[in-house]
Order: sequence, then structure tokens, then C-alpha cells
Amino acid sequence: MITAKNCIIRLSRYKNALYRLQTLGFVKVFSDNLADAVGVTAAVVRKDFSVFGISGNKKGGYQIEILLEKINSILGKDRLQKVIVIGAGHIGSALMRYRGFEKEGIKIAAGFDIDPAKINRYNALPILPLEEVKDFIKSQGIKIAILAVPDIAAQEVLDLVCSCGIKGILNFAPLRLISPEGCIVNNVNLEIELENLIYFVNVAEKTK
Amino acid sequence: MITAKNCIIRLSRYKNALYRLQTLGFVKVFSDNLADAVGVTAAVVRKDFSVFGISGNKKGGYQIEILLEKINSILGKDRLQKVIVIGAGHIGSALMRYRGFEKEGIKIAAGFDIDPAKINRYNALPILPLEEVKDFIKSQGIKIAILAVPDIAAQEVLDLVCSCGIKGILNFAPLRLISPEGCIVNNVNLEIELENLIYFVNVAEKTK
DNA sequence: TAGATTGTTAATCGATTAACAATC
DNA sequence: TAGATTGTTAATCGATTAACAATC
Repeated sequence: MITAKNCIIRLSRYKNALYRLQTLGFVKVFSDNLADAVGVTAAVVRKDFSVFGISGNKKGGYQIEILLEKINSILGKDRLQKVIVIGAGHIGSALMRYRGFEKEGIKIAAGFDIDPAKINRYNALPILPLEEVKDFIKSQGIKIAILAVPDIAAQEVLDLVCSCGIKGILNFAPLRLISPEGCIVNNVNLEIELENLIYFVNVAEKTK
Repeated sequence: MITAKNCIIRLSRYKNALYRLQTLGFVKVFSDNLADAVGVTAAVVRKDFSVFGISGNKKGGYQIEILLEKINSILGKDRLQKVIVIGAGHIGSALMRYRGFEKEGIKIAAGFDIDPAKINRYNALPILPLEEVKDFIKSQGIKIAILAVPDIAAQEVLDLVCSCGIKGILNFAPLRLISPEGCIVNNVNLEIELENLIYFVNVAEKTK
């Protein structure tokens, strides 16, 4: 079964909305409520659920707790996900210090850099020399790496970590990387996000 | 004319690829080459160009220099785009120090924070108290803001800057913001990007 | 000219939306 | 029961792809 990327992204959003509803004291939701919270239509919500065999009650909607369990299981959030960050520059360091991942069950296990001045072996979050990345990936069974290295180094580092067993990469370098068979690359391209925003703001200004 | 978001994102990618081809000494390209460089089909390239009235030569392909001029003009890259960053925490600070925007003609004009300890008025990139954001936006004619504030503050700050004249927001807070009429919000949700990656890596592992 | 490439039209594909029977 | 909501099917929409005439 091929699942659309958009569908999985919506699943994440449902999850976040459900937690918010739960803290507000809600115990069950209708597809309608969830649709509003996430900004889609109720039919999309029900369809997304049916893709994963999640069913509710014909009149009673969905139990939030059960729903969360199922979504969390689908997204792999029922177990800790360990990731590493390659590159301890501005972006890399910020990601390492960012608290937002923890509450999502994502733990940054270590950072890596080639600059000896950045190494800090005895930190709570150790920053290790890149030469050690292979042993670390193997011994810790890491599957996911965040790539925050300079553009010119990105492809080389990607090839390196993929050869060590990394299966998924979140790439912040603003260029298209060629990924080896069996490795998925998701790109976060801040320049393009801004360019896009600037374009649509300019268009809106013009047509005003 | 409604233009698909994806089309504009591809335009950015064409531009980046064209600069790379130019540094390699190329003077003209065929839709084929550009398609390869960006990872789409040649028909998409030609169609995207035709949407904007960009035409090439029936046999000779496209002049890179002319193409870049046209794309840059469409994307508003023929003039400096000034943006501000709200929130001088980990992510905000990293974005302020990030050099990648400059070479794209995007200048971070100032940062803003509510924490007096973060204020630094006399820096090359000044960090100012949030109370001054209104005057700054008005006097500098800023249209775009990057939002890197804590989740709970995000909606409030969004409303504030929109009321001051901001038309486009790049939001890093991992929640859906309700944007006032006439203001565009693009979201960069790192948690969701990672969750998505984790899902597809897990699926690939299972079906192996 | 023959071959290659553009620009555009028609066909296909996939995702979203609307509609509604089933049913609690 | 009557009303409301789910789950699913069919219709619609939009974007991508394939095909090809025009032409350099």
C-alpha cells in the first residue's frame, strides 16, 4: 500500500490537535471537530482514518484516547526515536538545543562535526568528531540523521552516513542531494520557503 | 491567474540549478537538462515556463542569462527583500546568524525579543525589544517576518505583527496559526518533518 | 534536409470533494 | 423513532504526463 506523504503529515496534525483537545477535557471527537482543528474537511479525516483501518462509532465519533494510541503506533511514536545531527554550526547547534523534539519522543543522541574546537565529549549531548560517526550509528542502531553541514560538504556526508546504515535524512543544505538506493531524503530549504512567501506576498500586493 | 505553490517552488529550484550550470560554464540549456538537475520531467519545465510567458528557441533551448533574469524578476529577486526575525531563542538566533539568506538577496533587518537580556541595539544585526516592532515595520516598510517564538506566544505575536503591516509570515512554531485576512503564513514544522521521515523509514524497514 | 527541441493539446493519474446508504 | 454521524462510493478537480505538430 502506497501512502501519500500528505496523508502522513495530516496524521501528525491530527495527533497534535487531539492532544490539545484532550488537555481541554474532551474525551471524544467527531470527524468534523478534528477537520476544523487541522484545516481540512471532515471527509478527508474519515478517509485518512479508513486508510489505516481506524474506525469510530457510527454516531458517537471517535474516542480520543484510542485514536491517539492508534495514530501514535502508526507514526512509530510508541517508542523512542534516536537521531543524530551532523554539523554543529548555527543551524545544527540550534537543533541540538531545541526542546521541541523531546516531547515528540525524538531524542538527539549525539552531534558530529569535523572542527576539533566543536568537540565536546562529556556534554549531556556529546558532540563527537565525524570519524566516529560510523561506530556510533552501528552501536546505537541509529536510522535517522539531520544534516546541517555546508552545501559543498552535504553530498559527501550524505554518502558517508548512508554507507553506515542511515536510512532517513532531514537535509538543511539548500541543494538537491542524490540519495543512494534505500535512503530517504526530506529537505528543509529555508531559502526556498522564504522565496515562496515573498512571491505570494508580492503577487497579493500587486493585485490589490 | 492562480499559480500553484509547487510551480513557484520549482521556479526557485530552476534558478538555483541555472546558477550552478552557469558556474560550470554553460550558456544555454535545454528543458531536458534543467529537468534532470531539478528532478522533474522536461514537459513540466516547459509548462512552468509557458505559464510565465518565458519562451526559448525551437531548437536552441534557453539562454541561461536571460532565463535567470526572467525568473529572478518573477521571484522578486531583482530587489533586496528585507525581513525581520521575531524571537531570539535557539532557532531565531541561528536564523539571524545564518549566511544563506544574503546570497539570495534576503536581508534580515533586525531581530526582536521580549527578554531585555537579549536586546543588543548596537550590533550589526540589532536585536530590539518587541515594543519597537511596530515603528520598525512601518519606518522600514517590512512585509515579511520570521516567527521563532514559543508555541504559546505565536498566535499573539502573529496578530501583533499583522496589525503592524506584515503580509507574510514564516512560522517555526509547531502549531496551526489563524492568520488575519490578507496575511500569508508558511509553516516550517520540524517535528512533523521528522515524524514523516521516521514513518517512511519504518515502513521501508518493514516491507524489506 | 534531417534531426532535435519547443510549446501546447489531449490523456492520464491521483487526490479531494460531494453525496449518501448504513446505522447507532 | 428521528436525527446525526460514520464509512465508502462516485464525481470532480487539478496537476502531471504523454504525444505531437510546429519549426529552427
